[in-house]
Amino acid sequence: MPAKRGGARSKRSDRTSLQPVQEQASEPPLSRDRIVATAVELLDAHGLDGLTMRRLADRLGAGVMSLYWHVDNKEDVLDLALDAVLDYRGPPQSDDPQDWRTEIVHMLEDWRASMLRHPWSTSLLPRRALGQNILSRLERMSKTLSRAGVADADLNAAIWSLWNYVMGATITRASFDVSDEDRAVAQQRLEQLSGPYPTIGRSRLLLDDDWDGAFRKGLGFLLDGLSPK
Amino acid sequence: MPAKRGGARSKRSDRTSLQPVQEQASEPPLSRDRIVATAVELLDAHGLDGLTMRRLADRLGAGVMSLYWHVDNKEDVLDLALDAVLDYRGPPQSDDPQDWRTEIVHMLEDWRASMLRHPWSTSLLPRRALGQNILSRLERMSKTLSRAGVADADLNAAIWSLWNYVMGATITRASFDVSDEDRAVAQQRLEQLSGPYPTIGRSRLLLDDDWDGAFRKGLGFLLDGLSPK
DNA sequence: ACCTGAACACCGTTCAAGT
DNA sequence: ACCTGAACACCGTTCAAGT
Repeated sequence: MPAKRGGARSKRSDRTSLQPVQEQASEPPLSRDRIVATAVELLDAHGLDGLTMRRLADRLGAGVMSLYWHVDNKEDVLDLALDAVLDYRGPPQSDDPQDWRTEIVHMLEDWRASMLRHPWSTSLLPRRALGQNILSRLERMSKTLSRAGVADADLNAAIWSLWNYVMGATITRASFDVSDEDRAVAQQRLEQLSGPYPTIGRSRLLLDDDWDGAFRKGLGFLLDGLSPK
Repeated sequence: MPAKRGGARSKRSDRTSLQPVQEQASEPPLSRDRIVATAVELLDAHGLDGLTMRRLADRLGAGVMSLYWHVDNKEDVLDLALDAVLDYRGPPQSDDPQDWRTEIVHMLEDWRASMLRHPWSTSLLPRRALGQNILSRLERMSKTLSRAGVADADLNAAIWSLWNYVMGATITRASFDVSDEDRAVAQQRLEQLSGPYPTIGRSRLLLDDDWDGAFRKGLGFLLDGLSPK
């Protein structure tokens, strides 16, 4: 068996030039947008390790080095892929103006959901965090809190505390999702021993899988704490 | 110049056997503990990318494959390195029993500090989170909150919310520390435009560098919110 | 029981060319 | 302007040996 890689790809198109050109078929030209879109596909399908420049090029039907015309390097691809996944369409358009708490909760739940739809994004954040999509989310939050009456002196701390909470919750959720067995094993060990860790063994801390409920409840605590009195 | 790698290491010891054997000099035998300790050194010095099995072996004066006798693979090394860095010695021993809030705050600040002393650990957490050091921290927190009067039904949510907060804050802090210029550039752009992001531009959100203060203040909000009424 | 080098199947990226 | 293959300097790990 010959050793050529990717030998399955046929050398020449089997459509003859008699047919009118059809947009959909055979590779469209390489472009930054196509590269990013395909990178997201690859990341969704195979995770962070699954994205290599070689595979990316392969899937685009191009040589590896062709990518480098459109993109600086692999880091660049990751930055672009992350940004592509984090836009916020805003709260549901309704006629009655919303409670500030409802608005904040909606925004943060959407934030979390966007990231969990692409779990690899949690490993990239917050390192590449200051793209415009993130900034506009922060701006929105700031405005809402300010309107709600949070003192200027408390504003930044309030924003960062919400940010910290969402980041921690989301990153945790994504990583524990990958290893549910680990969690179960750990909890089992806890309950058996019940010597060193009686309290969290009893409360079944590691088995509680109502992630969404826990997220909302904890967020409630935080919002209670930072509500203007 | 000959191409041999690591040619600087002399082939034979220059101490003769006339001298009594001294513990310190010339490589001690390979061991799991030595491997982990050296891995932590390497990680502290060069970050996550700086740790390769080849470099690790090199620094230990051994062949690469010798490591694999003591350790399963690179993942294993990372797990062990993380665990080695996360133990908690407990609150300062004092005679007056502490307020539960003081105790929680101390524990979480220590947690954060331990991780920030080894910034690479923030990229590894919380994926490898359920080692015994982490579990004992959770246990301690659980006990303290329970003693403080947090209702059983709220206990798990309270613990996870504190966990989320610490994780988010620490990971954020570590990653923004690396790229202070980025933050400054972003803030500058914000203030210049002042169109799209007027609120966070004005509040200097991205320039506020009192990280410790913000951490404590936000933690205060959260603790206010989950304090039993 | 402990350590080793050669070899395998990969990486990202530089470079000098092709059209 | 856009795309390419060959080559470089790396990776982690398998395997078959050595002591």
